Order: sequence, then C-alpha cells, then structure tokens
Amino acid sequence: MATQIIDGKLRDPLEQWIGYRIRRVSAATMSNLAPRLADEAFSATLAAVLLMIEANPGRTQAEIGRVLAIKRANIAPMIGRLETDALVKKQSIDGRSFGLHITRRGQAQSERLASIFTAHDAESFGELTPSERTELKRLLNKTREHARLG
Amino acid sequence: MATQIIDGKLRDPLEQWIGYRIRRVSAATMSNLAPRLADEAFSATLAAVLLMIEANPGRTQAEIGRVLAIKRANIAPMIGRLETDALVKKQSIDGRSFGLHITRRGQAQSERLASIFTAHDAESFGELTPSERTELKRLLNKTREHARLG
DNA sequence: TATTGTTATACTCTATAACTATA
DNA sequence: TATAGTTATAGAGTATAACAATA
Repeated sequence: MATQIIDGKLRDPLEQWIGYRIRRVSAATMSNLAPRLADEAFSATLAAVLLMIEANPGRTQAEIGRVLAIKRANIAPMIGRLETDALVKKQSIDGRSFGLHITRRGQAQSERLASIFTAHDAESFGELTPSERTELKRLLNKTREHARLG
Repeated sequence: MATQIIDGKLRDPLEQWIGYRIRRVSAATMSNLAPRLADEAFSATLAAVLLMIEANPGRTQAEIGRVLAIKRANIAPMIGRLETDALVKKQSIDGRSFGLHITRRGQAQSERLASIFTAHDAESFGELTPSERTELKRLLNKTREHARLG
C-alpha cells in the first residue's frame, strides 16, 4: 500500500494502520477539548465521571470506574474532589459502599460540561455530513463490540 | 438523543459524542498494542518515530517531531535511544542539524514493528468488512483534514 | 531574529501494592 | 474468599523554560 504524502513532503507510513489514525485523531481532538474543560477546572476523565453519575444516580464509584476503565485507586480522589466541591453526595448502601448522587450544583456543572462536549463535537466533526457522522459512530461501535474494548 | 445502555445496566451519556467514542476506542486499542510493542522494548510513539525515519531518510528530528506532534524536548532522548541501540545514524547537514538514517539493524527492527502494527490492526478491525475499513479511514482522514488535527 | 538540539524539571495519568473494613 | 474504598508511590507521557550554537 502506498503511504501518503503529508506536510507537503514527508511520507507517512503510519497512515496505513487504522489504529494509528484513530490514535492521532483522538490525541488531536482531545488537545482541543482539554483547554475548554480546563476553564471549568475539569479534565476529560473527571468530566466523564460526573456525567456518568448524573446519568446513573445511586451507582457506586466502583461501577462507574468499571464502565470508564478507571482503576479504583484512581477514581477515589476524583470522587473526593467532586464531593469537596459539593457536586456529588454519597448515600450509604451498606457498610462498605455508597451510592453517588448529583447535587443541584453538580447538575448545573454537568450541563455546562455537556455543552462544552457538544460544541467541541460540532466543531471537530462538523465537516462530516449527518449520515457520515452516523456511519462513523456505527463503525466505532462495531469495532468496540468486536474487540470488547473500553 | 437517547443514551445507550451498557454493562447490562448503566446508561452512557458519553456515547452521544463522537470525540469521546474515538477517545475510548483509541485508549482500548492502544492498551492492546502496547504490550506487544513492549516485547520489542518500544512504545507506540518511539515505534512511530523509527518508522517515520525509515520512510523518510535524511530528515531532521525536528521535522519528524513536527509531523508526529512530538516536542523537540521530548524527541531528543528518543533519538538518543535509537542511536545508542544502533538503529539510527546521524549525518551532519549543517552546523546545527543532522539528517537521520536507518541502519541495517534499524531496518530489521522497523519491519518487526510494522508486522506488529499490521497484526494488531487486523485483530482490532477484522470484524469490519474491507469496504467498512476503507470508509472508516476516509472518515478519519476527512475529520483530520477539516480540523487540521495531528 | 529564528531555528536546532539539549537538559532540567514539573505536571498529569495511569499502574501496582498494601491496607482496612465489610459482603 | 471476594469486594469496596483508601492511601502511597512509581512509571510513562507530555509540558514549559532556559541555554548554547548556528542559520
């Protein structure tokens, strides 16, 4: 397979691998998203955690972490931060776990974060037609289901 | 838009954003690729650097770094590592820069790395039909060209 | 004045290990 | 015995700043 010419001159042998293309698109889009989330003092992962809690009230941090592939050791301080900022509250389930619930303040924050995600997506993928966006989503889902990825 | 049900039970509001889907597919595929490259004592980024040098002999590390979005401060030790392992040689261009050339040993290494990339891609995206893979590449390229990403 | 290469360094993310408490 | 949560810590990966040498 022929490699592509990029930068006006260099050949890019990595273009031939879909996995590497996805890696670069992901890195580039995230580098655009990160500073917008940083304006709200959030990382992409922390934003994902809050949005998951908002959509799934009463779940434990272990359940949230499993879905987002975040280790227990790493999600603990995130939950602590959300609790400190009064965006999330804990309700005891049993002696060792508790359900997570969004607060009124957390609800407002999650809506601001969702707006950022939506605006960013529109800019990043706005050149695609609606049917192309639908197809891209489908192909990404099919990939994920096949490989049992993230 | 309705969110999807995942894990048998949790809703996933992040599914609605293409950027976030790409982030997760990227993270998951890279987590599968990383241990295979580690068997060759390479990271994905270092492998990309060697493959770019192989495909573009005589280029400077600044040029390679610009294409791969690697800062000068970070690519310097990578080149040092490749030179130490006798995979790459430097040839003076002028007083402050030099062209990078792959050695015979580096050529063999780059072929092993390319094989790993190819096998990994086949596994990760093997469920897609050939036309689906072509379409996925096209959509990723269109996205990148639009946003001038990575 | 801008660019190349280099070093030092800090910050974020993620990974492992060890621990307590509870199911 | 397995799971939930926590803490400490180590390792990548990537960021900025400063510097010398050269275009």
